[in-house]
Amino acid sequence: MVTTRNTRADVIEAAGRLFAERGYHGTSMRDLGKELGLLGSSLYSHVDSKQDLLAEVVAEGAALFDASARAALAVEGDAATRLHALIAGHVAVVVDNIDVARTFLNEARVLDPGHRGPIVAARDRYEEAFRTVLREGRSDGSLSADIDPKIASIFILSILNAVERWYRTDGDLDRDQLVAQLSRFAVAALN
Amino acid sequence: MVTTRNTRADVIEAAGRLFAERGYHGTSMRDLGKELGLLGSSLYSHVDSKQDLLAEVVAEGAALFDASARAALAVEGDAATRLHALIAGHVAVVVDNIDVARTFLNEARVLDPGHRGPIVAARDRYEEAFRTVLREGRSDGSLSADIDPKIASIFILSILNAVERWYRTDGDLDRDQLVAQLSRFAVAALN
DNA sequence: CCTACCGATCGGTAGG
DNA sequence: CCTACCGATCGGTAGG
Repeated sequence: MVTTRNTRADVIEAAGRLFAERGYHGTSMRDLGKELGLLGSSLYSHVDSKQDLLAEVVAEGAALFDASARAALAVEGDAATRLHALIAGHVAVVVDNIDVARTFLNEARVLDPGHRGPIVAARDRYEEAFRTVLREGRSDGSLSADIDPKIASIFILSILNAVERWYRTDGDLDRDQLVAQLSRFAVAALN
Repeated sequence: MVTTRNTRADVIEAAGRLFAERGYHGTSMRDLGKELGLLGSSLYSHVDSKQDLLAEVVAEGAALFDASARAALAVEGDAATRLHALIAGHVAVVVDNIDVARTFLNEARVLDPGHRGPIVAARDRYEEAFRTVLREGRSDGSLSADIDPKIASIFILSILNAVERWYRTDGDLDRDQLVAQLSRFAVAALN
């Protein structure tokens, strides 16, 4: 059995895992060290502070959701097609990066003011992508509800953001079925 | 200015406020004491432990949501009417008891195993109320979607549970308008 | 990455 | 509700 030294990336990954499971304040640097097989104090050769670690994980989450939204907005077709892409992209981010996604969604509020700004901006951009698609849907007729796009996007994002709270990859609902159900529900609500 | 001694109820209320704002692990007994104008150690004449305090707040939240669901299920009329009552009741609990609701929704996971059981049960009962109404809606035709009631109730609850995260009583959307939008969205999704 | 620490803060208690 | 504590744990540092 080969035991290698941990990299900075290992540390950040383990931090995401613990922050997602126990929360930032519920995780100590000694807990994190134990997770990696070293002492809490040894972590400081990889990172400057505990906040630094949170900032890294949350920034990673922001980047993933942002990339997903950019890709979805670039999809050709009607607005309903792009809404489907936004939904599928969100589920992909959550399922493939569960710890990062959970930390981004639940622990960003614990960021100190210096780190919070860009994250709030990213979140706003993400929500704006949904609003854009809903507005387009009203124009092209593919999502013709008379509901306010701002409110509707909050509702749809509420459903998507909650996926991490209940969805289990080992349950009976597979990932494509989840996306289909989400998409059907959203499109039905907007017609 | 008359300064009166704090009651146990005062302590629990302040705890709900801080747990909602900063989380359980982000709140120290000294923080809570400061909020009430006394020392952290003085709180122990009102409660046995910090966990005890969390358990009280969360139990209060569970009772409020439970009462709301019981009342909504007893409403006469078709299932769509009862779904509207469930939604209005949920919004009422959240708006009128914001700190208790937030603590119930976000901090229950921090409860120690001994206190967690009844809360998980209450949450299941609450979700079951939604499933019941959605099933009834399929029978009486007032909510005739072909979507699985289990999934649909998770989606609707996701939207409702997120209200606490974005809704502000001092914004342009008043409480009745919020309920109307929620109800319209949910009913549209289920038709 | 460890040894050996630091001062600060934590939840909680004894006794009034 | 305060005084006066307790042992444990916290984030973090110096030096190797």
